[in-house]
Amino acid sequence: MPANRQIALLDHYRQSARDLPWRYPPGHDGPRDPYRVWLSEIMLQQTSVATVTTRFARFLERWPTVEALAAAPLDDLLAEWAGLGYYARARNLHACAQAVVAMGGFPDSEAALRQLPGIGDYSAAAIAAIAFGRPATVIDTNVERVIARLHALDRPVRSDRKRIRALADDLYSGAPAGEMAQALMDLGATICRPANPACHLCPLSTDCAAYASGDPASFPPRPPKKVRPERFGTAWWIRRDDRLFLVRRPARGMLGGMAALPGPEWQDGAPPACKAVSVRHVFTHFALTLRIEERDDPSGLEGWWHPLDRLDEAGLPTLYARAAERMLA
DNA sequence: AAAACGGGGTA
DNA sequence: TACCCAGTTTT
Repeated sequence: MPANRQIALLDHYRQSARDLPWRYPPGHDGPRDPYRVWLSEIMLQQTSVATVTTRFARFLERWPTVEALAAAPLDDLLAEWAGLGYYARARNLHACAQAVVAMGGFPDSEAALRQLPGIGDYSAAAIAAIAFGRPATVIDTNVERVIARLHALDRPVRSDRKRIRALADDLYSGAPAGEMAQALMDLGATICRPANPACHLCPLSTDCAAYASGDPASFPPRPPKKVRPERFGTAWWIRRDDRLFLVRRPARGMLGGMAALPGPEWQDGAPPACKAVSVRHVFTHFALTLRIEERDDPSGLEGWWHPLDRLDEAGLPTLYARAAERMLA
């Protein structure tokens, strides 16, 4: 009997929906642009609403349509994406735009969307539901957490996906999927937060097993944390007059396809003690200490000279932007 | 099933 | 610090 939960959730959403640049407000009845929905969903993959909010409008202004994006050089797209991380998203975004244009427009089914590059289970369901009004069970980490708490699931999410899926199917059943999805994501972001959930504001608290337990924040249980390995490397600062020598990283792997300072591959292990200028950068699965070494000869390297006063336009990912910042300080 | 894949925000 | 975020792809 999900009807009561659905009504409580949708009522609350209609009163308190966040006003987000890519969002159609609850009750919106006009046409929807699947390009905007798709772009926002890709940007929001593992990236917070606050971060995306500052980038979404600029991106959309530069490429207002999927046709415009498909026609853009990949390097321009990567430079625009710089600082957002997970750069495979930008490469997939470009490939997806070209596929969509070749198909004559976005497909409107979850299954067809799922076949496109960069669109996995979550995004296919979200786009089908939000852009096309299709029924779909949209499950992101917010939905997983809300469901784990509603039912006081005491296994880590990773090992309880089947049960969460079944409970989510039931929760969405018969309701407008796009509104349900956004209602659940707002709830997860503002009330049913990972830490310090605001249960006194929650429209579902009287129906929540984790709330009844007295310790809602303990659901779902977190898997044990793992140690973060160390790596180190060197970047070459090759400056000639007012220009800096930059290279493009290999298309695959870390920072794939991005502009960068040249240098050898990074090595495993703790950095050797050294007084040279270095920057430390923590990635998801390792921490890097990058030593910066001045050179005056780029021979043997494939790259280009970039004006130092326009380095902000070079599209450097944060690691190299910080290294340059340090050298210019 | 697990690892790779970034970066910014927050307590 | 450590954790978290509208996940996807590869191994």
